[in-house]
Order: sequence, then C-alpha cells, then structure tokens
Amino acid sequence: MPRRVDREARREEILTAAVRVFAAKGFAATRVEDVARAAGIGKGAVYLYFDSRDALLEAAFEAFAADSARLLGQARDGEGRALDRLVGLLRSVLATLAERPELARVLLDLWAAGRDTARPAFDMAALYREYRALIADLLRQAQAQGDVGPNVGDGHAAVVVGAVEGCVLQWLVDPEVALEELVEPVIEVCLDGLRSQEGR
Amino acid sequence: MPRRVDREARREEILTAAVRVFAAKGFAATRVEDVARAAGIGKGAVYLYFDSRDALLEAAFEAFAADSARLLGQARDGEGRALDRLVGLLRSVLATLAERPELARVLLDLWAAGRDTARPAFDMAALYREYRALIADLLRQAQAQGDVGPNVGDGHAAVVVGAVEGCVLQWLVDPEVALEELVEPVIEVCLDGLRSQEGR
DNA sequence: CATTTATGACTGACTGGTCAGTCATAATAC
DNA sequence: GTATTATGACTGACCAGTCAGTCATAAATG
Repeated sequence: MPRRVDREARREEILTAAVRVFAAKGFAATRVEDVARAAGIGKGAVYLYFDSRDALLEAAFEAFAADSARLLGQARDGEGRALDRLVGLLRSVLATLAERPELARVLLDLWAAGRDTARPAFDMAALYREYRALIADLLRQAQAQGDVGPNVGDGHAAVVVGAVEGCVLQWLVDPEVALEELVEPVIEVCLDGLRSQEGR
Repeated sequence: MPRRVDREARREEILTAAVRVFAAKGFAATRVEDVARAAGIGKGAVYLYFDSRDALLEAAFEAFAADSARLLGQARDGEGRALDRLVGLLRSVLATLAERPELARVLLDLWAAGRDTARPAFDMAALYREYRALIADLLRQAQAQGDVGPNVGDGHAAVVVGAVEGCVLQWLVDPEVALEELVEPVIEVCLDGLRSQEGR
C-alpha cells in the first residue's frame, strides 16, 4: 500500500463495486459489507470515502445525472435540424444505458428512493423535467422548421421521454427484452406513429 | 372482538392500509407495525391474515395483476376494429392507474423488488410480456385491416407499452406531472407520431 | 544503508438500535 | 367452556456505523 492513495480513484473503485452489487441484489438487500467485499477492502474503508450507505446510492445517482447533463448538452447545442437532434438524443440516451447496464439497473432503486421526501438527494423528478423541457424546446424548433405538426406540445415531449424510459423499464425488469432492438421502433413510433401512411 | 369476522373483508382492509402506507413511505421504509396502525389493529393481527411482510407486497402485486388481466381481457375480446381496441386499452390502463394512485405508487417498489430472482412472486416481467403479446396481436389485426403500416411489429408493441409505462413513471416520480393530461398525447404519438403530416 | 519515527490507509470486532415474527394472554361470542 | 379473534411485549437476528489498533511505507537521522 502506497502511503498516499489517489482518493478520487479509490472512491471511484468503491462506487463501481457498489453499483455492481446494487445491480445484482438491489439497494435494499445490499449490505455495506457486500460492497466492501466486492471492492476488495474492509468495511471500515468504505466509510473513509463515503459518509453512509445512502451516500453510495446518491453517488450512483450523480453518475447518472452527469451522463444526462452531457447528453442534454449535446442535443441542445448540436448542429442540424431540431428533429434530427431529437433523434440523436434518443439514440444516445438508449446507447448510454445499454452500455452500462449495471448503472442502469440502479435506476430501479433511484426511482423508488426518489419518492422519499426526506431524501432530496436523488431528484429524479428534476432530471426528467429537464429532459421534457429540452425536448419540448426541440419540438418547438422543429415546428418552426415545418418538421412536426402544429398541435404538438409539452404533453408530447413527456410521451417521448416516456417511450424511452418505458422501454428501459421493460428492459430492466425483463432480461428477455433487448434494449438495442427497441431503438429504431422508438424513433419510428415517435416520429411517424403506427397508423398506416399512404403517402410514404 | 366479534367471534366471527369476514376474513376476506378484513384481509382487504389490511391490504388497503398497507398500500396506503407503501405509497406514502415506500415498502423499504414501511414497518409491519405501521401497516397495523394504519389498519387500526395490532401488529399481531396482521399475521393472522398475511404470512409475512413480503406477502403484503405480493398481495398488492396481485391486485395489480388482477386489474391488468381484466383490462387485457376486455381489449382482447372487445368489439370494433383492432386499432380502436388498442386505443381503448391505453385509455383504460391509464384511467385505472389514475383512479388508484396509491396502488400505482406501489409499482415503484414492485419494479425494484421484481429484480430479486429469489422472489418469483412478483413477476412484473410476465405481466409486461402479456401486454406486449396482446398489443402485438392487435397490431397484426390492425395491419390486416389496413389500419397500420406494413412494417409494424413486436418492437412497436414494446414501444407502446413503454410510452404508457414511461408516462406513469414520470407521474409517479414527479407530483407536477398530471397523468390525465398525457392520455391524449400518448394516443396521438402512438398513432400518428410527431412528424408533420400534410395529408391531414 | 540501517534505524528510528511518523502517519495515512485500512481493518474488523463491537455497539446500539431496529424490527420481523412469535406467543402467552385476554377478550368475546356462542 | 370452548373456539375464535386479537393484542402487544418479547426475542433473536441483523446491520449501519464506529474506533482502537495494525500495517506498510515514507521521511528523517546518523
């Protein structure tokens, strides 16, 4: 053991281990000692890097929020038509989740924990609000560009977020569901719907 | 203490109380005694009607599954065009959830608990599989009737389920979201998409 | 280079509190 | 008096968080 340790890196190691365990057993069933064992350290050491068991979950949320902020930023400031940027956002959100399935699984716990008003640390609601706001904005731009219909509004932005998150939910809940196979259908449904369209 | 008690009714009372508490604090933070107090009985009495704390959650799941079975049956055996029956299903699923918000909130715990393979009692995955299967079937019928495009398939059924559940998720996570206001947008997006359609 | 001293990193046994589930007892009805 | 329903005090398991102590390395000294 080096006398000095890269605290940031070690913290990250522990968090990665924690996410792995959370994904496998769920937060509720995870003991701090499980996390320690998964990280190859003693239980006490966990507390040198995190204040509490809850803080581990909070850190996972933050990893999540950071990803989201990045993706939202890209879609907001990207080039091209608004509708294309929306499609890009959907693709990259789904790809990011599919790439880190363990982090994604923690969503199940974050959704459930977010409800607790005594735990304002996981503000999933705010996160989804941001997604809806950006998508609503992109839809308004797309409207100005004549790419989407005139009656499209905030409710539709929520449905787009819903379609993505609902697919993620099914994937998380059911190992049979393959998230990658839902990417194109999500985009097709959101853009063109199910109704037969003679014109195309 | 009456010697004879309607066991079924009393069980239902306790379950209702349990759901109320689960909705408010989450399953993880709910003590059996909380449920007992909410039901106006002693802790021991809970165990006269339920085997364990987990059994309460399982019973909530069953209430859920029963609702779902009813709605699925209606959509399967209903009258009218397949696409109309699909729209009816979406409306009634969302209406049923909006009508019993407390039961709906338990979904958050059921999603998280379902992951535990040691708890096959909550088979959310199977439930969503049923929804997807029925909707895929309705879409095939609608295709035969010329109501939906030729390339619509199983992935699109998953997206429809996703759109609904994703809206529910946002509603559960964020008190600001009004589920009723998302009903029409869900239907519009699923049927016609966002893209501007000159033809209509 | 060998020895001593200092210190940050880490450990795991321990504590205090919590809570699921049990059971001895009581109340009631017939 | 017996069967049924209910109670809540109690028990034992469990676990988050703590902390006294260990260890590995670094720095200082001669």
